[in-house]
Amino acid sequence: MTTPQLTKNQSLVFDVLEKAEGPLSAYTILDKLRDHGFRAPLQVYRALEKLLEYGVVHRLESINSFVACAHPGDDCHSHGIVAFAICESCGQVTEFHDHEVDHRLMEWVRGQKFKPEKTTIEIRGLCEACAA
Amino acid sequence: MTTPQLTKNQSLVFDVLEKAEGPLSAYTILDKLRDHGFRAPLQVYRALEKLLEYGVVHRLESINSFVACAHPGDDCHSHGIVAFAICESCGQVTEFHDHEVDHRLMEWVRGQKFKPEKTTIEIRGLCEACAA
DNA sequence: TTGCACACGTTATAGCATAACGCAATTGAT
DNA sequence: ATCAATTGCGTTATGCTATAACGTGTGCAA
Repeated sequence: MTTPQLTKNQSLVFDVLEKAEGPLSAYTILDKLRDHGFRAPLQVYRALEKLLEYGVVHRLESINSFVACAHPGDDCHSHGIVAFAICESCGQVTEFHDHEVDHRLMEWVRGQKFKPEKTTIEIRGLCEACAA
Repeated sequence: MTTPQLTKNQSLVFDVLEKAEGPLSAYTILDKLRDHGFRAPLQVYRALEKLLEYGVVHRLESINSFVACAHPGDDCHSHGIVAFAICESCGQVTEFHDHEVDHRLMEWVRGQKFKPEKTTIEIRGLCEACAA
């Protein structure tokens, strides 16, 4: 999928996520955009919904937060399953892809005749700096 | 870790999860236990916290729900990373383990000097019956 | 022009999770 | 035996996450 021109709200939300050091919750995004006229959660959630659809933002299920995709300009959907390492101390998120992992999971799934729609892989722990 | 004797509340919560066909939210569990004297969410969450710690219950991050571990009597902690296939139509959950997937993820993590604490793998989609 | 699709704004509500207080029972060391 | 620490429990209150339902305006194609 190619990313269409973002609307005003979508751009605002995306910019906040891109400039952030780590993942943000929808309500944190809302607070950061109050000066730009945002008043209600739905304004954020609706923008996020589209950004997720376009693949330029990821949702981190295990911490109810959102991050900008780590592949600027690239099409995220082409990378297969995305996995995340999330530091529970500093919040830093590292995104990565592993073909072999994808392959194994999809093999298993195929054996079960299960039809996958969306796959989540999230590793929570401590990044190098915080583990020291 | 070996599972200690469960307390009354822990047993009640565990029994509800075991008898359930699929994953349950904490509030659904609460409702099912009102007849047994449960009145507040914390009674459920506190029991769940222990059951998760003992490894006899899993949390499904992507749907904010809980399931009994699929390995009766067995020690879940010995299976490495647990992965789940979750049917978005009927709610059925299949639990599985894949050593190769674990291995690849842990290899990557090691390369990053990231210290993993808890890993989530959840595949949402349609089970064989529902996809038909 | 009419009808449709889409983004947007607002209010209200639903659903998920924990903080903070206090009490009772258990355990284990002195 | 006694004291202190730990653990489970009950209750109230609160905070965080997400969506339902309604209405508005705009652009565009039939």
